[in-house]
Amino acid sequence: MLDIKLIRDNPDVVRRALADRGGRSLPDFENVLAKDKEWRTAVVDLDQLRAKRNTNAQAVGQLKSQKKDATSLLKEMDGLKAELKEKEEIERRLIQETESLLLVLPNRPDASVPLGKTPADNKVVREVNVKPSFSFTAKDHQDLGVALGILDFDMATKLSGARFSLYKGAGARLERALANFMLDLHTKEHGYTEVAPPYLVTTKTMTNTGQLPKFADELYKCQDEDLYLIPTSEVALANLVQESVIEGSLLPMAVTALTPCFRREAGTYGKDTRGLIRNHQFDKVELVRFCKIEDSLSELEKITGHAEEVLKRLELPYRVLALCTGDMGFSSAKTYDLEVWMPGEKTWREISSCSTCGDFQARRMNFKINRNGKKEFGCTLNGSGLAVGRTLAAVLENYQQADGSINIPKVLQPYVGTDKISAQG
RNA sequence: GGAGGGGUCGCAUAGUGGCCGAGUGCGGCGGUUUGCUAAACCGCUAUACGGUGUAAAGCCGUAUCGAGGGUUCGAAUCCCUCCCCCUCCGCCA
Repeated sequence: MLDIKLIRDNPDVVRRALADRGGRSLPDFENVLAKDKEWRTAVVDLDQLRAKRNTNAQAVGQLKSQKKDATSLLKEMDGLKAELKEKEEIERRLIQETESLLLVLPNRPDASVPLGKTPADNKVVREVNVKPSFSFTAKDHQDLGVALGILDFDMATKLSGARFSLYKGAGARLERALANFMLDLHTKEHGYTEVAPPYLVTTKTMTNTGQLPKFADELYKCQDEDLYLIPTSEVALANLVQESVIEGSLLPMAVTALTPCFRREAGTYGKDTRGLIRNHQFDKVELVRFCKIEDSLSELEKITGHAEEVLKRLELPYRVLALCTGDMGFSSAKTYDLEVWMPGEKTWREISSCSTCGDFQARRMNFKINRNGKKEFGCTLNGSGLAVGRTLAAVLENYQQADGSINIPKVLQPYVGTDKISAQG
């Protein structure tokens, strides 16, 4: 959530920031400004009425205890009461309207974010590892996996419909191996604490991280209860500090979790329909960090580095993109995407997205830091470390052999228990 | 799912319509005392919002006793709805 005081005092700064992001939220922004002004007028009025009621009520009490007559005061209070009721309703409505508008305004981009409108305006920061070259025509991961008998999309479709996947045998084992490898790396070497959070969370929790109220379309919701399936464990992890004050000396804090992620992918029909790339359910190892606001950018470099380390050790070719102002997610102040090279598809695929949200989520969830008695909003960061399904797809495509078998990357061999996956009988 | 009990200022508790934004104890902070420490004693001890001011403070007002409504001149206290915790029963991995 944007700071209402900043909006009030420097509307041009915020207006500029929202315009940089594409300008779609500018009408809402102007409404916030207007509503807030209305609210402030209303609240001054209301507080005065309340003050009067309070002193009068006290006076009535005094008169009664002295057995004196209070009828004239009581009569005055009659009118006051009606007026109060009416104005309280107006104030309540105004604050609600302002709040709900404020909740749909996206974060402001950091000054270092490249200006731009579309993904074409994103900047490649670096490219790491060389793309493999094949003496044969590289297949994509779906063809490879199905032929090997380790992926079964037909069965997944029977069970659950389009955009679901099913891993079998060495495939399931490889999926689990990747997740374990990632978790071990982050917990043992990068200092993250592993968390096993709930996969179902409340409306409030979803609102805190920015999924709601604006992106309800993307979420699976339980029919009979106020619970949503998490689209990423970021939701559960970032909310670990909701409504809390953390000692500044304990920061930065880092948590990680392996969870399934559930996404409706509404409006993406016909896009990325093959394989593991865009599923309704996929596993992801998520990284979340909490820090002081001034460490926002340096922490972003750290978390991005932690995600990159997975790709480095798997020896997969990837590149790092600095997303432009127009392509960033709702809550983000600055985002790096990691894209892995997919030889079968001959394309770069997003495999991680690392963002600092500044104090945007902290304000929504009331996460504060105590610094020598002074309390201020904290900073939250999140990054995929990594999406497991897409990583598996990348391993299949990059490590494929002429005979359709898959060599297992060195670091994974202890986890998989073999150095090669061949067709299963 | 059924029955009952409970949620008050960091913690523990007091408080059944006005003297309660809220007492007491512990903890914490500051001070007196002291060679140092401890003890004792004294003082302080929430947050948010608005107005005013703006370097900061201050001052004024409002709100907050799990959340939201309501009753009342006046609500921590009475009523309604919801959330959470505990005990017992049922069910269950």
